[in-house]
Amino acid sequence: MPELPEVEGVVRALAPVAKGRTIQEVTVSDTVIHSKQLGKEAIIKGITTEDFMAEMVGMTIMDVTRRSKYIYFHLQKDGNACLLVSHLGMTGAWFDVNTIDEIPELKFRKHIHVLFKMEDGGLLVYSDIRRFGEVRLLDCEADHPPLLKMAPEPFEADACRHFLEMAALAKYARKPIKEVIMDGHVISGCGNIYATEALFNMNIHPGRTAERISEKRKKELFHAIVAVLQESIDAGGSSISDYRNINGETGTMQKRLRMYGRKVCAVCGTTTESMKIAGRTSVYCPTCQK
DNA sequence: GGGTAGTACCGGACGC
DNA sequence: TGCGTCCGGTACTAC
Repeated sequence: MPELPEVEGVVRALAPVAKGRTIQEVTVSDTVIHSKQLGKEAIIKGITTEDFMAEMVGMTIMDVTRRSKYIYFHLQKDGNACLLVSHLGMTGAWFDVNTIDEIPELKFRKHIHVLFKMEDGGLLVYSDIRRFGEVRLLDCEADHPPLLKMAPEPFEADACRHFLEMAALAKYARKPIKEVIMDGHVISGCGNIYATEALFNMNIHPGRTAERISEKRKKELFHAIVAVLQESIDAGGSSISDYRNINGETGTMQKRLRMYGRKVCAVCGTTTESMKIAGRTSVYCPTCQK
């Protein structure tokens, strides 16, 4: 399940190998073509499959960057710049390979949905098992308003102030803190795994409402989130189920997680409990987290 | 018009 | 073995 650290890992690996390369040919899976024919927005969003394929041919990748959990491919064709925005959803992955056989696992080879053949003969492949991910071709960021509404990057100086201001709004104040910190308008890139870890590290119960946490504790919580995101980036991300980097390698952060997916609290040995918050399973220690 | 609830997008894991 | 149910990040629609 890729969150910010995993996406950062993909971008760091992808940028140096993708920059300067030009797309010669585009293939889209029959599954996506069929879904699009049925009127579904499967993976390729906001454009027909035919138009997508036609537009992408001849595009040169100028850079690859990250914004929250989105990958931005900065493209150029005939002197015009545009943006290919990709979200990995639950099970999406990009691979930079010479042949499909180089993709290390069958489950990823089986679910290739977008394949760019580059002018140098290499392949840039988007695979997505559950098809929750997306690929969106835009003229610029402003063409997809949700991108403009995202909170600042958590590592930016402004992010903590933004978090505190948002969390104080009436619409967030009475919500469980876990729901608040997983909202991309409040903090960018903090999903279930890292929200769970940060709350555990701070001894805060995930169901506690935002208004019942002091400003000082909220500030500390913000820094705990940033710390766990940074730790995970340094560890190559958490490979829970289907995250792989562009070479098919897994990260090691999952070995360092102290609460997510745990049956027993790593600190006090109490059996962990779980509750649903905003539709997601939230694991916590009933002894340590109040 | 803002907030909220429901729904769409899915294959695989898991329990019975 | 086969069936039913659950899981989840984001965007969009309906109310």
